[in-house]
Amino acid sequence: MNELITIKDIARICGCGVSTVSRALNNHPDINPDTKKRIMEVVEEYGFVPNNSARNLKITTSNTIAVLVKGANNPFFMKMIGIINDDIQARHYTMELRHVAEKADEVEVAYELTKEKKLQGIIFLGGLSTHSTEKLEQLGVPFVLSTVVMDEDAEGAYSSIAVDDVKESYKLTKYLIDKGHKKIAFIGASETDISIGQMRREGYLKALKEAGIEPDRKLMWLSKDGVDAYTMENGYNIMASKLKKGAKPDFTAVFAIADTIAFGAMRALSDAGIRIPDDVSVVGFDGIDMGAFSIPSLTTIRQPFVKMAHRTTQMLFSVMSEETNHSIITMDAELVERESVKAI
Amino acid sequence: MNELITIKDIARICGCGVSTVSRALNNHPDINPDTKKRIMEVVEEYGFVPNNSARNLKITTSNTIAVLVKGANNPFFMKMIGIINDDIQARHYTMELRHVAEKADEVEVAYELTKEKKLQGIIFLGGLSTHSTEKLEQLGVPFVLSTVVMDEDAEGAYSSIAVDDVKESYKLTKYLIDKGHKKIAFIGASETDISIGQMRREGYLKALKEAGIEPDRKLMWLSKDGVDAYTMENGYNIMASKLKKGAKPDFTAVFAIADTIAFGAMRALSDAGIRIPDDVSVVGFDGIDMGAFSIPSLTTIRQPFVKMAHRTTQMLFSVMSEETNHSIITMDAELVERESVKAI
DNA sequence: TTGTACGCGTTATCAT
DNA sequence: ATGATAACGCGTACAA
Repeated sequence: MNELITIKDIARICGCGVSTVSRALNNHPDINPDTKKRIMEVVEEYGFVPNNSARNLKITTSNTIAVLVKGANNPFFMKMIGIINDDIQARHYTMELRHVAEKADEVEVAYELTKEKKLQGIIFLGGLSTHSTEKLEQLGVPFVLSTVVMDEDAEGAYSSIAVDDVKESYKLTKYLIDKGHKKIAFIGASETDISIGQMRREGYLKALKEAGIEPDRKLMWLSKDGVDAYTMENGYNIMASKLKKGAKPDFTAVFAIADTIAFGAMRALSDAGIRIPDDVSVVGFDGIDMGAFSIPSLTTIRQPFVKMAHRTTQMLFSVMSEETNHSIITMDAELVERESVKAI
Repeated sequence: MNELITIKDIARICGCGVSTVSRALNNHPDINPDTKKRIMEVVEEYGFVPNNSARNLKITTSNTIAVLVKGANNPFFMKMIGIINDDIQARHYTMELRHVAEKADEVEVAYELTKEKKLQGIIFLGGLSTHSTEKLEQLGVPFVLSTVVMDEDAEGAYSSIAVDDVKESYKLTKYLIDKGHKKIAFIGASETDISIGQMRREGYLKALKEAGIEPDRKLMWLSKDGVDAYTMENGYNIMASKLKKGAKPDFTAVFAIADTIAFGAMRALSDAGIRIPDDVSVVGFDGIDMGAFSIPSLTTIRQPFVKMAHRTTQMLFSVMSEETNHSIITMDAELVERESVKAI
């Protein structure tokens, strides 16, 4: 029974005009408390809910901030979203969360949403590796890029906040080197992956070179095109394919560009009878919860998602009030030492 | 620059009427290919995007199916959503995905969405433990409940699809008993959790009783109110608090109502120097990916998310075409034997 | 304090 | 094949 009850019906039932009903619904000041109460009762009784489409069409402004997330499965983002939501509500705004498909163009989605609702601001979480400057400018709404990889030439054009993947990756590799490791295998994304996968490889290579270690192509394992690189399964398959039966591995440490990959690799090592960290050390990247509970627990780079979330909303509101110019904030990640690394 | 360009502007620029532009945009048959091409060029040039609110307001029907998910962080749901999306697109429909907050009322969200868009159907994924029949009836749109716990009295009123948590929980407990375990600890949700936590406890108790084992209150560990029960951290804390220093544990197996909880518990056992499965066996519930890669890998009940996803869309379309009555489908879950259990 | 009437941007109807 | 125009449901200026 799709009884399309509208504001007109409510007005008719209450014996008043539609504007009075509208006023009651939107907490307008100029309304008699009694009539308001009467109207709200009828609204309750009939379960009337205003049509959002019609409302968005008429409304001139709203306290809505959109959060566009690319990579919804990332548990890391889930936590950030929770914090951002709290921050937004604390400022008496409403968060409109939208997950954008991996292959979709988030700027396009943002543009459509901007026309549909009257947004005050937008937060892009992840994605945007190949964004065009002009399309972002066209939005006409303040926005902040959070946890996205920036094009070099785009620096200064927008406000963004992220960790420096190259630097953190360098830090982690250097840590392994300082522990005496020289033969450090690397499990990365595919050749064509132009986002974080590439930057983390850069940091790895930089640390090796700085230590005078010649990078060994045979120890740099990239994922196949088409497969999701950031999975345990992928980590397992890559590691398993590199282990020669019965022979000792020709590396003493493994750097996986994601914790998930590291878990898969650890399992493959374990299956081959290789002990961690006694025979081979393993490190990951991201700092997901599991790393603290796995056996052995995982040494990794932990992204400061709490701080990043706070700074993101903070920056957006700053941009919205035109208090600040566009700025790029780089946050430090933390090297978490646990059980999966041994000095040699 | 928020240039609000509308369909009127496009019409003016093209020197034609708005209806012609609308026809071009919506792939109407009655339009000259040349004019259509010309219009689309202008649309491209100006980056015009139709206002969705206005569109939803006017539109009489759409090929949209909404999927409302409660518990977005659940990786289990993420996979199901992907499959459901493919199924929906294969039938030339569009999926509208909405994550509903843990504390929000999903039926209310559904109702608002129904008024806003012209939905053809709705899929509820998770949640709805305390739903009221009348509110669901009021929707006026075909819907299917997937992976939700049903009230007993609501059976037959809607179409739903889920695993039988009591039965699967019973199966898993019986498996432990068959392996010779008699002192089986249970890590569950809080006392007030009326959803799956309670049903899985029922199955556990049923298996014990059937085997003539008196349930030991001291081995049934419920989570504190207020904390998220389904986390590794919670599993760790509960297990750690139950282990007496230096003493052998007074149980030989542990049944955690979720894989995540099991991982936390395993880590706590490991920290106490207790070997798995040699000293204590551990089982989980859900069948998340990590269970195959953890060390040791986790014996668990794997929910058939692929099948469940397919059946869910299948059932929705069946209901939409009024081919079928409301029915409740219970799917069998699979007991996955891995390394965390040992016969004694 | 309340009601009337107009317009938001689009699609559907009807005429051409 | 195309254009003019009436809705869709709501908020709001303006009149009362």
